[in-house]
Amino acid sequence: MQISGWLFDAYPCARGMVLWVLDEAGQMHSCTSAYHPVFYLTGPVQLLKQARDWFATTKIQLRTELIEKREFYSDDLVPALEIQVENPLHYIPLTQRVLRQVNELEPATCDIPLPQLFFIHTGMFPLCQLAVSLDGQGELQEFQVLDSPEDVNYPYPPLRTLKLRVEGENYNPGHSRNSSLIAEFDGREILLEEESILDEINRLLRNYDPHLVLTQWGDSFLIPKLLQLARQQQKRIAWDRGPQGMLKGLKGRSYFTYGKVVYVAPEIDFRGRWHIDQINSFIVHESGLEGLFELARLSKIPIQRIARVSTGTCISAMQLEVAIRENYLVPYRKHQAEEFKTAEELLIIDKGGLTYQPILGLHEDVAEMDFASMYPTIMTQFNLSPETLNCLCCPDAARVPEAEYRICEKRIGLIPKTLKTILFKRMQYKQQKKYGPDAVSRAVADRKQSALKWLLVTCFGYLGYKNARFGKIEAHESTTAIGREILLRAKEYVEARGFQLIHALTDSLWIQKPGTPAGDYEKLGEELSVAMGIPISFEGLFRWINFVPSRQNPEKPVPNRYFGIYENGELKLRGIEARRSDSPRYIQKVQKQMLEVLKECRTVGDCRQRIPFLLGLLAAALDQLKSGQVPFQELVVNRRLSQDPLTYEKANISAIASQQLLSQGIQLAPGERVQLVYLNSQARIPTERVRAYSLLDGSCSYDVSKYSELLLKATEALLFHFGWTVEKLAGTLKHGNPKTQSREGSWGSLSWPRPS
DNA sequence: AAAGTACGGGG
DNA sequence: GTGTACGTACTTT
Repeated sequence: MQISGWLFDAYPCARGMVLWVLDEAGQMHSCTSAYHPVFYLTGPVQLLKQARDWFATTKIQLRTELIEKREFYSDDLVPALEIQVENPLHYIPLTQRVLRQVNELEPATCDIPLPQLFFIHTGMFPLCQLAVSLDGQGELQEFQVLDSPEDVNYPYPPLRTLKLRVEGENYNPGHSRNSSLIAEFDGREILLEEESILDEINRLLRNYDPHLVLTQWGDSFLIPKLLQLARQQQKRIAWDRGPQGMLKGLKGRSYFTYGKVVYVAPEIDFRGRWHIDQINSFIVHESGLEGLFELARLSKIPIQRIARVSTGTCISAMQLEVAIRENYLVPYRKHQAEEFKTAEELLIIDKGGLTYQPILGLHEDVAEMDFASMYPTIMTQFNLSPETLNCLCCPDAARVPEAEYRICEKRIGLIPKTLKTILFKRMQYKQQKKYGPDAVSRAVADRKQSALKWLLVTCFGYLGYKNARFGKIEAHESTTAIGREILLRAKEYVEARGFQLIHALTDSLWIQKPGTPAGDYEKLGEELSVAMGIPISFEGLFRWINFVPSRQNPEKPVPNRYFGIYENGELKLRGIEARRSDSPRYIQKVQKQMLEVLKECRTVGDCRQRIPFLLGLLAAALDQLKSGQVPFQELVVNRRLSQDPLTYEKANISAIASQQLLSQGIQLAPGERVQLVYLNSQARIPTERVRAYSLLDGSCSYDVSKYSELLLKATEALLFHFGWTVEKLAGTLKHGNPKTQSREGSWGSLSWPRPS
């Protein structure tokens, strides 16, 4: 039998791998492919021979062979024992046992998930186009992969999608009393009745037969709840095609990444059908399904798995593949300790990106110039990789500035090789995003390029992690050292051409020269790219940009608190309330309302003229707060827990709200979010200060003065430059009649405009 | 005043 | 089965 279509899923079974193929007509086919995965041991030949004898005595069916493979760091050919396991289901137990037992031998290529190993071995990848021929038992005889992970214009399969979500606000439904389930499919939306919910879902699965069940809160709440209901009613839900799959565990994972704790709920996979929980997937959240598919194709991680992993795992998977393809042994875990450095050297090296202090206040006609993918480009162009830094083969190689490390001149590093593919694909997607034929294809290209952007960001961070498989702190330090050097040179270059530096941050410059047209900045970008050797682009010209001072010390600028308006009318906000995810929606709304007014101003003078109107907006918003008319949803503070609710030392709002939920039997893990409303922020008894959003009842009323204060602060952020502080705003509004400093001009008896 | 906790950045 | 920076804002004690 011949089948052609998209490779939908793959997972191990006793005879090899189960493959699911989705054809053009939307029909799903499964087959098995023989597969016998291998791993390696390295070390002295004598010991390898002993190990070979030991393997001969185990009951597990396998085949061993003494061969030679390349050692990753030295690039030398070394003796290795290849162990091929007959039954893939024996692979993990055996490698685990070997890992526990060996001490003088070094295991290699032994901890890579089997679907990935299979994909690398066969050249298949998730969603590749595949033609297979099967025998009568559904066993794969021949196959052909018809496209490549490097393609940028690949077709998607025709997917029937069933969306499931809980009605109402999109906060964790596990925090509140149950509400109704909504199913969306085929352009229809239906409310599932509670009494017949299991039958209705089974009917949907049978009749509509979705390929993808796309949920919100499916992993953490929705699917477990339905499975629990099914157990109670002794029914089965037909999520899986064929035999039922296994749950991956009951507890989620909390881990620390990029300065914060994240929580990933346990993965619930289906067989012959995908389950993707949008809420539980960083990649889907950031880059949509197209971003997810893009990363699955590149990293060769199956769809349901990749939906729950970090982009670090993706980039790591891609590096693994490059290493395996080039016949390297993949190190089990990092061998090397960080090379010795003196305290003085550490001080020089251990700095991140270069940060300047912006010139405080409002500036007109400021251009922003950004280096595109600065760190990945540096890593690629300077050949920065764990095995190229201070290699043994090039003692006289050129040195990295400041750090004085050497970079290999003989071998192109694993990291640059991996990055090259990504940078090239991303560049093409950015072109498609700009020049695509229609809005839909431009949006898809944007999601694909955004997924790749995250790979690039993580690739740099990953180099600096001490236990990364392919990490080396010296490569990380070299990247930032070169980055600082380049930014510094760029600064000097523009200053020499008469531009004033307003601000600079890692890979961006804000510069000013009155009367310079946008076209000149475009040209400057091109010149700079040539001079610096890495691409820098003109991001846009600000009509005006306002760098907000530090709250602790109003004399002091901070690098990441500013707002401005580009020539094209687009706003750019950083660090202010409207941009922060923990600001209540009401505060965000009012600040955005004010920004919408400022957006229409072409000059600083125009901004000043609009101040009375902004004060009117503020007064109206304060009145509305005072009247008690603002709905609770608008006042919710959304926070991410950094730890277990019971381990908090201080009674801060996150601790209080999460403990309130705990007392109702709702357990939150580190990294999960909690929603709360201020009730009486000054209360002596902590639990009276705030209330978890899902526990609010009719007796509650919000803390007017707390929210008023937040509004005043949000207004101050916008108007500080014009002399309006929280105190002055409060004083002025209390008297109902704005008193202004003489230097601001007077509009004493102007009536307040009240927005409708 | 010191210490605890949380957020942004990347596009 | 990830990839634990770093500076600022704000709160609690």
